[in-house]
Amino acid sequence: MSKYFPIDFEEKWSKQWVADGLFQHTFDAKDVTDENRKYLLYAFAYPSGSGLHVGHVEPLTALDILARYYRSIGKKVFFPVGWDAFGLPAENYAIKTGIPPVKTTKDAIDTFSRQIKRIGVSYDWGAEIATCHPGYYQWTQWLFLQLYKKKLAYKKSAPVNWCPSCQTVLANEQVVEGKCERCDTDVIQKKMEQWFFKITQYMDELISGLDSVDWPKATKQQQLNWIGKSEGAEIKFQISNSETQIPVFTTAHDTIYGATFLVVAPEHSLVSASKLTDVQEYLKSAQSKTEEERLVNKEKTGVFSGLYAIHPLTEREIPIWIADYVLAQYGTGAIMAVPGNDERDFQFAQKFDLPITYVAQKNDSSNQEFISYSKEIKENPKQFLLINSGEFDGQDFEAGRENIMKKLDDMSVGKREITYKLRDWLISRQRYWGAPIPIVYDPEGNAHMVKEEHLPWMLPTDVDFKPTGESPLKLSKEFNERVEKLYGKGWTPEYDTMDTFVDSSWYYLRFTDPRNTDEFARTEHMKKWMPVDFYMIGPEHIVLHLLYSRFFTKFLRDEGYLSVDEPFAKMRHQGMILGPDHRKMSKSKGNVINPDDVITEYGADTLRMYEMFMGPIDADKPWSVESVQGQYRFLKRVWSLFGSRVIPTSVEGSLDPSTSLRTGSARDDNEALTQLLNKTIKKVGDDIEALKFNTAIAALMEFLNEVDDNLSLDDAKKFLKILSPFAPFMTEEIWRSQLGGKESIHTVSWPMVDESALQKSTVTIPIQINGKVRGSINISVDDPQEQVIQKALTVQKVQQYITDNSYKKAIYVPGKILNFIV
RNA sequence: GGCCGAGUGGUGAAAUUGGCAUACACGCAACACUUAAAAUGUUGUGGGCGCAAGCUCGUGCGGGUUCAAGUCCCGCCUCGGCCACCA
Repeated sequence: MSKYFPIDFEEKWSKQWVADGLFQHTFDAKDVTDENRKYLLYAFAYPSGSGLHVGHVEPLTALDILARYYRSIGKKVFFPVGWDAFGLPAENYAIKTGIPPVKTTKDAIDTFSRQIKRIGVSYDWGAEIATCHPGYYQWTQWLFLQLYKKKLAYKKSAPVNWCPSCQTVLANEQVVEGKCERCDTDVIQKKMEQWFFKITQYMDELISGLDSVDWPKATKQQQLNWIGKSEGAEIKFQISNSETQIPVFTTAHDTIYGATFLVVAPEHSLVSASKLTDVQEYLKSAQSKTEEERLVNKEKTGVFSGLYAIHPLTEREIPIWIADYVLAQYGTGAIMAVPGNDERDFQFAQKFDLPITYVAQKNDSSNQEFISYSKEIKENPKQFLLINSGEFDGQDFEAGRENIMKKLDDMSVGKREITYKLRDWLISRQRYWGAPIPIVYDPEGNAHMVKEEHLPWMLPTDVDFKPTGESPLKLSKEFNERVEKLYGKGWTPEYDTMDTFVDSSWYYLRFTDPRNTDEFARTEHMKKWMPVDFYMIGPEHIVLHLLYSRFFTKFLRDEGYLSVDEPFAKMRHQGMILGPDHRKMSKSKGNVINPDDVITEYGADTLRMYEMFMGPIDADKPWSVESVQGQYRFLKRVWSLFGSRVIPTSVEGSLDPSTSLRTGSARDDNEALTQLLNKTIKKVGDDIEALKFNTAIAALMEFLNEVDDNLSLDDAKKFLKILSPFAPFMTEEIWRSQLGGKESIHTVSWPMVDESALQKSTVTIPIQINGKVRGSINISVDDPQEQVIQKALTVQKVQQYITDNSYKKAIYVPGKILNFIV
């Protein structure tokens, strides 16, 4: 037992804990209150075939430390595990190999489970769920039906993002810089009948709810940006020689006299029927343009529509242009162009030689020039005056803004308006490996809900995975026959499946009642555990998951199932673990660290401690192959101190706390060491609660550095206990086989801090002369200021700087510092 | 372009929120043990000057507040993340 070789006992304990059911069946725990419960949650993991990554180990270990710590101080901890198991990678793999996703997914889950158990995560495995199980997706479908009943799930024809490679529609969120998030192919636009969830119903509450949650500021800001609330005005422009009006949305209605033309999006209803050939051509080219071409090549393009509008205030005719820098989906899909104050309009006007009217002037200048509205006027409206604006000339923009709005309102051509960037959530996917949308169509093509007694609406297995542009479900014989049998001749199923974000946006509710076959979760269970007390999830791809989860939570609350407004009370993000070269790990860069290799060489305790020691949990941190050694050495020293010594026991076989650990001799009254231990117990506990795991480990190391031969057995047990959340295997091994522990170290209580041992009677404080440290003295904490000063003046170094005890001023911060000004 | 972060030794990072800058590690150097290496242990390790006690400079840059600034205020520079033709 002298050599530290962790692998045997680590594997033994990881299996033993699960076999003993040490952390299980927490979801039906009794006597749970808002005060004593801790619902700890790690982001729903997608079980990829490549297995656990070192980037998973960091948040998992952090949560596991919290779980073990909170259990030790008497909290009811709920720490469940599940799998976001539907999704494209498994299906793509099936297309390549023919192996059904259900098989590869099961294998991947097995691998992940084994690896997570191997690093000792104290999950409640009894509550394990997976979104691809019929017992789970039955309730995903049930949720769809509840939304459908409330008209919050609806079908409409819409231009959608289409990935030609994945052969599927993508949500806006899955399009990254014009490319498919999954396969990097250029995304094109296509018009299709799709199912949507009406998340826009909750827009304002999705904004205001952010005030009540403890989330990183940046995350809240990202949510706000995505929702994109913008206050402005809608102004109607009459088309010449026509009854038709074009409404435009603007946030700068006060520049309206500078509107020298209008621009509409290529998809705008006004122009789709145009007979002009150059318009037709432009529409065609705009449509075929990929998102990427649009973004990379920001050169303005456009075409004159042949139509004119009447400016409501000047009553002059202005031309209407078509250009793809105006987005159909935002605002009204049409703008009034003010080239004198808007960068984009200015570029467009220059390129197509359109007139520019300057309507703003800096109040100390007489120049007529371009002034950016968003950058300058909006910031300091009082510094700019209106010009070329009829009756409003000479007013500053603060007054002008009000007065012009009033005029537009009086004329009934403009009104205040709010627009949002957030649009309804497109959930249809023309893919196999997802939850089927529970809708059937009668022979006339009308949609009907699948009856609840037919849930789970099973995903058929007789399919070919090769994508054809339509859902693979269409070719399932069983699926089509099932519908005719259940609903009648000529009835057909909805062939699309749901976006996997639907599955993963309510899983935290299912966790509270994971085996329920009658309900998606009992209200009292959700009431018991919700909201999640602490959620740890990566900073990438969270905007949508969080918006969707919040949307479902608010919907289910309105339906009476749930009593919380927000699902996640506190949230933090783990940083990224970078490669040793300080770059993001990737196979192509060859800088990937495999956790299995680290475990084989050093053991899981070392891996856990190293990842916790690397730095602050939310910072990106580079891996260092050498630095792992530091944690390994520390654990070896703990091992040789505790593990290899024979511990004397008293006659009853229980441990004699008055025995010295290393020598077996009577305990020396080592006051300093006991004091340090108490300080360490307090610091480790405080640091864990503050998520400062790196400094908690540093404190543990500092204590060990001070340990000599005189650590009492009682103190040894306390030290081992506060180390146990970080290194659960080795501490368990020593506890059970060397210290005679009958029960697991992970079920005993956190040591009490002896507050009296923390109170220092004497302290050493630095003495400064003019702010520079020149010496130090030992004092009693409650010595009066005068006494401290007198003592300081006796120090020889101090006397070198202060002659005849004369100084201008002395500042004494009790127990901390003394500063003389000379 | 918008919104968030971050800049401290050779490296990862600490600093009780205004009170001894560089804790804890890694690395490096010397020594001990060894035939030797590994492992382990001991000591040292921000720059400059000095044999030394010590002095002095020092937290991206420039200013300011304060007895006291890595920390607060003003103005810059650099790097990273997310979003982005959103009217």
